[in-house]
Amino acid sequence: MNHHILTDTEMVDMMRKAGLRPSAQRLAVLRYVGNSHSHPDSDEIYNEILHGFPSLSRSTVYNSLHALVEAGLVRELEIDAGNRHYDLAPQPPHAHFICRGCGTIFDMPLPDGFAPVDMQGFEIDSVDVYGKGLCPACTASPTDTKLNTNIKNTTE
Amino acid sequence: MNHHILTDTEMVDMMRKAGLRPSAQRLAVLRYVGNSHSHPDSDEIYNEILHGFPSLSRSTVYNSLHALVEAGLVRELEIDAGNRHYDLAPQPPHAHFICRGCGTIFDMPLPDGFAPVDMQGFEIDSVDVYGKGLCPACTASPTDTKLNTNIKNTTE
DNA sequence: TGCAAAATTAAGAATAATTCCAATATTATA
DNA sequence: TATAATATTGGAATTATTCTTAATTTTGCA
Repeated sequence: MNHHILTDTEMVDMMRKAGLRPSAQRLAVLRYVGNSHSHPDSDEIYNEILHGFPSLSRSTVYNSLHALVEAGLVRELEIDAGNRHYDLAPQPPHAHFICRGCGTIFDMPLPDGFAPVDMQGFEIDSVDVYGKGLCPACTASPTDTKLNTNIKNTTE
Repeated sequence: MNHHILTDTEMVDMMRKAGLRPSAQRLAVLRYVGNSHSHPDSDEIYNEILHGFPSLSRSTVYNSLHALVEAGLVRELEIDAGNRHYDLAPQPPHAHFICRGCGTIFDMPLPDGFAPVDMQGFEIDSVDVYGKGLCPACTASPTDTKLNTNIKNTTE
């Protein structure tokens, strides 16, 4: 939603407050998730921060993501079956929309006054709203060259 | 939601109307998804209908599910990352809730008057609402024996 | 009824995301 | 600085799903 850029210092503070050791790799993951706007998956994150850590392991990306999700700083999106995407958590609540043409994930406003129903006896931790369809670009050109660009991206 | 049992005849009709050939395997898959209440994943479906088809292949289950989803008779739930679950489609619209204790998926009412926001220029095909938390049983007994029962189930 | 074409099923290999594990390195602190 | 706790690596293992090909079944039609 409103994407104001977080500084490293702010992010380190967030991690500290959440009881997480702010390792360089962890910070890089959080920075990318928080400032990229792209709702990346683990592969995108891995490829993008690889620069800074030539010996980066995919395990580290997964470990960092788990730690950050666990700590409540990052949210896991299950909008794209079989591929987890990530978004910064502490934001105004919003929904997400995935385009079936290009795979891009967009922020989507929640319906006015949206509030989860409460269910007798259940403890509801979170409610996610996911939309699917076509984005403006893909509506315009169904067989666009952009098609599927974001789905299997990145070299290597 | 309201789970009235569909007869085989009704299901065959549904398939025919949707332009799908009602093979025995396909019918078995639809019958299980439609009448089991359990929001099964492909593994559960496979194991449950194996009785009737000793030579059943997992591919057939996947093929059937794809065909049924494509035809709009079955809905794919992405509530459980890395595991697709299925639900009968032509029902009053409702949300779903997954218990992080036992993995059971429950139907959940949508908030009153819930309607997707419309987004300028986007074509919205569907909007899904997924809740997470603890079901009554798991709230009562956090370290219950039932724990994780539904998550990695089935022998073989 | 009989046969060709089309569709479906089956079996298993291939793929891809994720998890697991053991070894090494880093960091925090006594 | 030594020790303990935690994090990172690398690679093997796991798991759901897809893909491929061949065999089988069904369907439409002569």
